[in-house]
Order: sequence, then structure tokens, then C-alpha cells
Amino acid sequence: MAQTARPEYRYGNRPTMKDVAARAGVGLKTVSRVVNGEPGVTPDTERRVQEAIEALGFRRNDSARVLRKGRTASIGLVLEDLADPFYGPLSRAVEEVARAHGALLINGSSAEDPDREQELVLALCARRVDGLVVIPAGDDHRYLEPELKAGVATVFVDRPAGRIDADVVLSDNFGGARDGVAHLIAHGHRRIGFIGDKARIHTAAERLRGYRAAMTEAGLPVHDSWVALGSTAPDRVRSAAEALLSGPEPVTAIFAGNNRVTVTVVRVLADLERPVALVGFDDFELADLLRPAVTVIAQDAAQLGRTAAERLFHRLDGAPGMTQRIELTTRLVPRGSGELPPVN
Amino acid sequence: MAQTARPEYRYGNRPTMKDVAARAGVGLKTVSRVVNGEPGVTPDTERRVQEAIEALGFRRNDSARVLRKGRTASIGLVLEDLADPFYGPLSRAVEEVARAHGALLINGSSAEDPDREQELVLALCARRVDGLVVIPAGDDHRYLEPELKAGVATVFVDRPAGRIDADVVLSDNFGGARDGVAHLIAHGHRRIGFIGDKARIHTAAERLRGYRAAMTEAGLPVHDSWVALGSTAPDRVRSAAEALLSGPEPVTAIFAGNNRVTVTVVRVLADLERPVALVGFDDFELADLLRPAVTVIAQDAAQLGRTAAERLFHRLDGAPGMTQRIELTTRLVPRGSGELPPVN
DNA sequence: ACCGAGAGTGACAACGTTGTCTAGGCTCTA
DNA sequence: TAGAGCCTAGACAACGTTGTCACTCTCGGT
Repeated sequence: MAQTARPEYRYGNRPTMKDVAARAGVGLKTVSRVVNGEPGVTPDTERRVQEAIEALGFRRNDSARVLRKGRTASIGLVLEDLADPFYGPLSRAVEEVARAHGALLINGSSAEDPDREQELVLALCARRVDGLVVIPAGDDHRYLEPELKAGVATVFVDRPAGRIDADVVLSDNFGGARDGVAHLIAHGHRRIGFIGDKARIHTAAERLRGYRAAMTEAGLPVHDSWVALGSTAPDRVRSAAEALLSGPEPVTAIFAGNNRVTVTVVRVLADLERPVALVGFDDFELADLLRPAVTVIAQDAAQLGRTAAERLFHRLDGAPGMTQRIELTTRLVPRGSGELPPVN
Repeated sequence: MAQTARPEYRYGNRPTMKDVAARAGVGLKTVSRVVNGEPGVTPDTERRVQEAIEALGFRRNDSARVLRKGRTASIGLVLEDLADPFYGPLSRAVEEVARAHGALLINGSSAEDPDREQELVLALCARRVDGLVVIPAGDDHRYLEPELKAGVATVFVDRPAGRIDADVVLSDNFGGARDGVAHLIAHGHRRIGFIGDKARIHTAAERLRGYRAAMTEAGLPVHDSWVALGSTAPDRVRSAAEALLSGPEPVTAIFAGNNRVTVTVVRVLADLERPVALVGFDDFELADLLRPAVTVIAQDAAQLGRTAAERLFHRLDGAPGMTQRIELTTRLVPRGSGELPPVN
């Protein structure tokens, strides 16, 4: 009935505290008190207000509240790809911590694109999120300086921030990769290939460094042709793996730089006669059910997310001082594929 | 230096348009015009404003903007568990559509708890999200009525809404399960077990119905002991599977009601001498690499999310009319485990 | 009967932005 | 040269909430 020609895109003319106050025959502020459970309202008044709220279907407008109070009780999470199984547990862990602190989670994927990361981060800052958890795609985060100065708490996860000083939570990528490669060496391998992500990605670079360190410590050479960096797209990885296995000095084992690489390598090896050893960075579901089961360097994605989120809220609760670099250890999980002996 | 005793938890006293205006020596509204790219500002004025913005590190406060404009350019996504691999591609698809429409995504997990779902949904409504995509955990959504009336567009995915009329996007759970079980029957099986999720979950109920339909159509009986519903927790599923396989009338094939069940059943079967056929609802990564590779009824999670999000924005763009029920077909992917012959 | 204390309540400004309206300066035409 | 018309720019109110403050009323003590 009061349906005018077209409400011209307002959110449906929701009732406000003013409407509730009018209906209950009380002042605006009294409604506010009831809604927020503040003291100083008689039971009778409270009841009248509650009835009016019920009758009108009133719901407090948190946008206005945020404007007035200055805090949004929400944090932003920027990650690389929501669909990547590695990030599922991580974002779930961040969400749980946020929930425990009464905050909502706003998130988005950067798709590994630095510009898109920046766009997303700034959009979140414009929403005035209280804090940010960022898995960086880019390597220059100076654009965040005004935000940091303005008090937006920020914690980087999985990869460090570039060119700014900020808290960061990492896995021990270097040590994990070194352990994994050393494991292969201990099982007799001398020619070991490495397939990893783009070199500009911190985790990829660290893992490569770990690979080289293990080889060097064992006094083994590293042929250029044994190292393949670049995309983790299946076809790229597939051809890289095939090249490693067919050159003049074919490798007898492969260290895979992350879960997506590992999976593709498993597919390549499955078509092969000759057994080739494999250790992958990142655990993944069903790794134990494959034949051979896949030996991995496991990092705890949930722990990574939980630690970062807790650090963030610690900051929001006023923790002062130096930025921290927290590094979580990794764990070698031997399952079979990493214990195969070398076969030429 | 201007660091007062304690800024008492305001977000760091960020510069406002007023500050920018003062610094640039222009009026407040002129700054607003520049920030929003509105016409009617001379290049010279615009430059002065831009410089002031740069110098102060100004960033528009979207909370205030939202309050004034009435739309938040954000949508809420409530799902069951971010860490479940089924929901990764789904939420990623929703995010991409949101992004294409210039909206941010706020999300949370209900953890399959109806109360938590309601809490989350209402929190999102208080934020005045423009719309909601909900994978419901509960079966009574009347609490959403005031919101719907107020114009919050809502689309349910994967499972229908309870006791309210709303758009919904589903997979053909009934047909998919029927096809899968018929496939087993076509390969000679007569005693087929079903392991599924809690019966109150719509998808689980529909898939069970499909199972029964296929059996009935083939003139086969269904023993009570062949049907196990309840939790998808690995130990529950494990003992259910063991019971199916060891009773007086042991089954020769199992239909698994979702991806988590399938994975656990695969583990149980791996320890077994006797080959048991298996078809699972939901595809999952590496299903093709297991031995035998796992035959599944695949539903397209990304397509589910994309369809729902597009329907949502269609509504937000003013699409009137009846609520829709969109049902996406499933696809049988034979890989080996579903084609095993019965062995007693 | 008077005063002070305290509890309940509401008027009002403020948060930072945008929409509306109006003022002033300019160009163009008659 | 006056008037119409356009372009730029700013003053002001409004969005819905919360913090501050002041008012009224009741009650107890003297």
C-alpha cells in the first residue's frame, strides 16, 4: 500500500530506532539502550521496546554504528585462491579466531595478481576493517604505509611483506625443502630434479634454496636442467617433468615445490615404467592412498592461519612493539614414494 | 609527535574529506566530487585536491558512504565449512561474480549448526549486505522473513530453504544417485549398500531417495542393514562400511553419499582382499589416480556457485517475480571402481 | 517540610559521506 | 551592455547510530 512508484533502491526502508521509539512511545536513546543491553531501563519500558522491535522487524544498522564507534568488528583476509585446497583450512582457522573475537571475515582472492591484491586490500581498508591477514601476491607493499600508520593491524602469512615492516607468519620453507631433499639423498639418489613455482614467489625461492643447500651439503652438483621454475599449470609441470626424466642425465628422483606440482608429477609418474622417487612440499588429502603413497613435507595450514589471526587480534588489543617473524616448523611424512631407491 | 597519550581506539584518526578540503583550500563537496570522479571540477582544482589526498594518505570511508547511499556493494556467503574442498570452488565462483559486479564478499561457516547459521545471517543483515547466498544448515528460515521483506535478496544453494519462499539452486541429487545406483545394478550387483549424511540434510535425503528408487525400479529389495545414515565422521563411516560388508547378507557394492564418505570408504576397501564396487556422490581431486580409480556422480560446484550468484545479482538489478528453483544435472564419471563385477 | 542522591529518560551533537540547492563568475547572444 | 545560460564551487541537511549531558521524579534522611 505504501508501496510508492519505486523506492529507488534504498534497502527497502527498514525501520530505524526512531520508528521503534515512536511505536513504543519512548525516546530514541532508550531504544538504543535496550538494543545494546545497557543498564538503566525499567523492565516495563524494556518490554514495550522489545515488542515494538519484534513488531517492526527492526535490526540495528551496523553501518551507522560503525561510523559512530569507529571500529567495524571485521577483519579482511586476502588470499591467493579460495579454491586451492591449501587455503581452505587456513581461512577456516582465521575465521574461527575472528569469530571468537566477535569479528566477521571479509575475504577475496588475489588470483596471484599483485594489482588485484592491492585493489582488494585498499577496498578492505576503505571498509575500515580493523585488521588484515594477507597472503601476498606482490612483493612491494609500500602502498600499505598510510594504512599501517592509520592503525590498520596487518599480518602477512605464508609469504613475507615486501619493502615494509610488518608481522609475518611463515613455514620453514627452506628447512622443509632441505630435509625433503636430504631424505632422497639418504636413500641413495644423486640426480634429483626440482619443479617449483615462479621464482619471484617467496616460498618457491626458499624451497629452491633448501634444495640447493641439501645438494651442496651432500657434495652433489646441480645441473641447470634439473631445476624447473615457472607456472604450476598442469601442462607446464607435465612437460617440465618429462624433460627432467628424459635428458642426457635423467633424474632418479623429483622434489615437487608445492601441492599442485606434486599432483601433476604423480600423474606423470603413473604413466611411467621405471620407478622414480618423489617428495612433495605440502601434504594433501589421499596422499596416503596413492600407490606408492606420496612422501611429503607437511606444513600445517590451519596452524598458520590460527597463528596469524591470533597475532592480529593481539595487535588489535593493543600489543605494542616490534614486528614479529614467526616461523613454523614442517614435518617430513614418509609414505613410500620418497623411499624408493634410485633406478637408472 | 602529535601522538597523544592514547588515541583511545579510534582507527588512528584517519584524515577525512574535511581535512583534505582544508589542505587543498577547497570546499568539502569538491573533494567528494574528485574522489568519486564526478564532473564539474576544473583540472587545476582537481590537481590540488589530488595532491592533498596523496599527502595526507586519505582513503574514503566506505562506512559513511554506505550509511548515506543505502547500498553496501557487498554480499554475504554462508556455507557449511570453508575447509571442505567441495565449497572451495563454489565460494570462489561466487566471489568472481561478486567481483564482476563490484561487490565484496563477506563470508562465514555455519559448521552445520542451524543456530550458528542464523546468527551469521543476521549479523550479515545488520551489516546491510545487499544480498545473501546461503547454503543452509537449518530447515526453518522464517527468521529471514523481515529481511526478505526489507529487500535483502537471498538465494539458497545446494539445499532448499525451509518454510519460506526463496530462490534456490540445486544439483539433481535424486537423479544423480539413482543413476549411480542403476550403474551398479547394470554391472550385476544385487546387494548394494548406501552410506550417507544425516537424514535431515536435504541432499542426503534426496540421494537416499534416489538409491531406493533405483533399487525399486530394478525390482531389488533394500535391507534395513544396507542403509547407514548419520555422521560423515571417518570413524562412524568406517564402522558403517565394515558392518555392510560383514553382515549375513554382505553387500557387493557401496554407494557413498558424499565426498567425505567416499574417501573413508576407499580407505576401508583398500584394506580388503575381496573387490567391492564403489560409486561416490561428488567428484574429488585424485579420484582418477586411485587404484581402482573411483567412479563418481560429479556435480559442478563452481557452476552451482556461479548460477546462484548470478541469480542474486539479477534480483538486485530489480528482477521481479516468482522465486525460481534451478536444478543442475549431474554427470556419471566411470573410472573403474563402479564397473567392478560383484564378488561374494 | 526541605535537601541530596540516584535512577530513569530523552534532547542533542557528532561520526564522514553524498544529494540538493544556491551563489558567483564566466561566455554568448541580442 | 544587459540578460540568459552555463559552469564551477560551496553551504547545508540528511543517513542511523551512540556519547554526553541535563532534566524529572522518587526516596530517604534530617
